[in-house]
Amino acid sequence: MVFAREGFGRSTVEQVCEQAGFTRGAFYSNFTSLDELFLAIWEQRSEEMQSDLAAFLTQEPPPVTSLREAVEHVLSAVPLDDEWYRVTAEFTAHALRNPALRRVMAQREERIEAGLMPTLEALLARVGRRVIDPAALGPALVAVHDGTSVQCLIEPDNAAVLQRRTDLFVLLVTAHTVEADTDVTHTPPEETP
Amino acid sequence: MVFAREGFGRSTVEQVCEQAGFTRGAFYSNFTSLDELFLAIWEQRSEEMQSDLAAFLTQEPPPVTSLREAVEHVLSAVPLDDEWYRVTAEFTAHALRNPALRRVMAQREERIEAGLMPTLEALLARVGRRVIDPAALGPALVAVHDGTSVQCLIEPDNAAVLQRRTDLFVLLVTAHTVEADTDVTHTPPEETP
DNA sequence: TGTATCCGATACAGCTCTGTATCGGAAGGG
DNA sequence: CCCTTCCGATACAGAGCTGTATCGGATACA
Repeated sequence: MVFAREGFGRSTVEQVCEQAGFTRGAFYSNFTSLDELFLAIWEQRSEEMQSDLAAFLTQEPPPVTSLREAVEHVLSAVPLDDEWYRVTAEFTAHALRNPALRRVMAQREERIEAGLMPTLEALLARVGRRVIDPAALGPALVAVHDGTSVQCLIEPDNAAVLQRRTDLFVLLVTAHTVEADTDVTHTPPEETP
Repeated sequence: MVFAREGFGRSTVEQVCEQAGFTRGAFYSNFTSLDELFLAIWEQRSEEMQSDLAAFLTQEPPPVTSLREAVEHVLSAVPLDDEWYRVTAEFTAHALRNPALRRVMAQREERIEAGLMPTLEALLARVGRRVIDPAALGPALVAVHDGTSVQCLIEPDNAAVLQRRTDLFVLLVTAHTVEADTDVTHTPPEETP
């Protein structure tokens, strides 16, 4: 992928077309800009990753008995892809400039959360944990995922970073769940008073 | 700043020079690439922000009595700067491609953590909280900061996102601190067994 | 004051990318 | 079988950027 090699910003229509094996004429008759092309690619890949993950998590049997194992199990299936991170991060930064793109990004995140949370809740239920407020846990997971991904990719040989990442996820999930069959009101998630 | 307007990747030496009011000749006799220039800028700005924050946090009197107030107090002084985020995110993504740049980035983060943690620990001490393991809390704070910043900037009008950000920080700090004068071993931070 | 050094402005030659306009050919509908 | 429509390849003209090489002037130092 040209975007990964050159960076999204430094990629040109020419390069993309050359590497993909079609002409600039073909490009311009299908897309109006690289933004549009990339959004299409992202859309596709995003759905792939999501259904892959969902499939992995619902396969029989998920060999997890503790919350920590559940977290590790999920993380083992979330690819920490250098190239992909690089491109999406850059595009996200780029999208901040454009209100329309911002909205697209916000919707994408929402859709991902909506699609994934049920699966995660089901998995957590299997280790005896009930999510208190999925609408709060979702964004937090995304934030922690994004924030720790950079750290892991910047120090790819540092196992401690990966470890801290897992710890952080465990902490987060623990705080946002209760023992199954427990009344919510007993341990409310830490929220602004 | 050209980098913010055009994106780092789409910025050219020509544009940068024109806007900064010097010629390309001047640029090439001081830097070998835009990478080099941007690193210099970042270095400078990073130190500024750090000392500004430290100054703000040690000013008399910091009117905080609870952990949550302390978190809010700190966050009120951490600028959520659209343009700056955009550029640094893009550059970080770019840096992932280059081992040398990766090392520079890792060191920068380390330096920021080292410079800031003592101040934060002092502030937390004033609300009766002792940090268990600064070396674990630091990276987690950075990750959460980065991860939630995007979310806030993508939905700048959504107060709930900001709220969740604060909640997440509170959760994190709570888990990584104990009541002052308490023995560490009573409530170890959730770490990989 | 003369000389050495350095910095930065200008010029140069060449390359790459852009977006559109034109044109041929394939697919589909009547 | 013809006509229309659409897609994509090619051509075109223009614009912008790159990095270097050259040269003038300022500063420093003796």
